[in-house]
Amino acid sequence: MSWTEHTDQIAGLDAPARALLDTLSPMEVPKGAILFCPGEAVKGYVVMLSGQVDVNLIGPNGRDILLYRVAPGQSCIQSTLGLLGGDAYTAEATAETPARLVLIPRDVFFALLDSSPGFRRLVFGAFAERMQSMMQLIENVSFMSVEARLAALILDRSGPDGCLHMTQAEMATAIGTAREVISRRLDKMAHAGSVAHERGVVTVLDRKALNKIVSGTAF
Amino acid sequence: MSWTEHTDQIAGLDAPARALLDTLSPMEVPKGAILFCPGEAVKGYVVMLSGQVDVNLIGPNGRDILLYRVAPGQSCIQSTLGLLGGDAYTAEATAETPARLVLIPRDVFFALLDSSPGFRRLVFGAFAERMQSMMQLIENVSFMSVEARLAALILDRSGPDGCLHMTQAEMATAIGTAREVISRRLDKMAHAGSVAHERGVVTVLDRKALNKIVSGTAF
DNA sequence: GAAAGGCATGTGACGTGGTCACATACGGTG
DNA sequence: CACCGTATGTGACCACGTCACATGCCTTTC
Repeated sequence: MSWTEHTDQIAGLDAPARALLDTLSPMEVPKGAILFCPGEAVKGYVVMLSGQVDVNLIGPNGRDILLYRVAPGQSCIQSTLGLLGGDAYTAEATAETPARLVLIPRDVFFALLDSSPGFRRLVFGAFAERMQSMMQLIENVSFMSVEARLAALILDRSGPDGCLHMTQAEMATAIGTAREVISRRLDKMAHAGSVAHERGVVTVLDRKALNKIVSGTAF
Repeated sequence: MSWTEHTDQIAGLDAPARALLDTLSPMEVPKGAILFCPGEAVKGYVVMLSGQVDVNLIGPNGRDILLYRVAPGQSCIQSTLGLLGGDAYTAEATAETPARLVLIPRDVFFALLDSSPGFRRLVFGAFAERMQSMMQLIENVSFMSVEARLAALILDRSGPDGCLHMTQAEMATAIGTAREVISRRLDKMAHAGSVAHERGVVTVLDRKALNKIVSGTAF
């Protein structure tokens, strides 16, 4: 698949912007690669073409929490932050799957911002979306119980077969808690019959019960 | 002081944008007024001219947490979110002092965004800044102890005389915890000799000790 | 100026959550 | 099979959030 085909995926982009972007070559990163880490300087604006990148905040004691996930067509806001505010990264981005992305250099980014309404909308939209989800995250972390967050996670990441393939450590990161807590909560939920779990897999048994847990402690 | 004088406070604004903004009339809001609340539709882009507005996220059980404070010359990002993403407010903004602000209607906002590089920079800059502080907030809430957050609050909100005029309930909101916890922590800090406290006032006694608490649990 | 009501604060009990220090258990590899 | 790295289970302990009150201080109102 060519890079030009990929620019088509970026919605609402006008022809001049597209032409400019097509002069840049995409970049392949393998699964597990770290795109940037705290303290690193900002190289440009990053747009994902394919794959899945997770952005995490890292705590002093090694605990980390998932800030947001970047899907194809979206951009990584961290880079925008750096470009606009001049600050360095404060989070770490990891490729969860092999990924393909374009890095728009600083000057090209600003040129596009001035010349292309479509590009502006893209950037602004991405910004607004991230901000929303960030506020959602704050809301969840500060007002929802671990049990509710875990139930929500299981519901929306499990496949149609009701299976969720994640280790407890990954789940802990995703909802911002410690692994041990996940272990105990899963036990409790399994005991109540709402899920089953074994090494690396959680299976939904009672979707209704989980929904109830989510809404019970949330609002 | 005229409204036109106020637009001068907004840094980096170009002449055409300024001219357009000067056609809008500013708005006065009294102390304690609620500028918007969760679920309300977005009326436009808001720029503060004077005063102090706090934006809080409200939890189901009445607990709330300070997302950010809007100072003169800054804009309230919540409104931008709504304008760009179409979503309604999810937080509540309260005037902590009497405030004066302009509301830029939706269409004017978009016109400015397309026509004025200066306005774009203003909006983008505000966005980036808020996003940064939002990530900082997540970091603090999830990785710092209550004691460290409290010490930090006392240090950076207390006047040159070392006095901080806030009730325990306000402090609790500011750092995202419960009032009772503040009560106990203040007692502990007072016992250790680092602060003194009475109804509505906390006084810094040992700045070094407080700094140590902040950095001790943070990084 | 005394009574009343509203805030601000102090306190104990209790459950949840995070951390530490381990003990298993499971899966692949040589 | 023995070994090793990773995933998971568990108990102890402390920090924090919540609930239910008890004071205590200040202002309003007769």
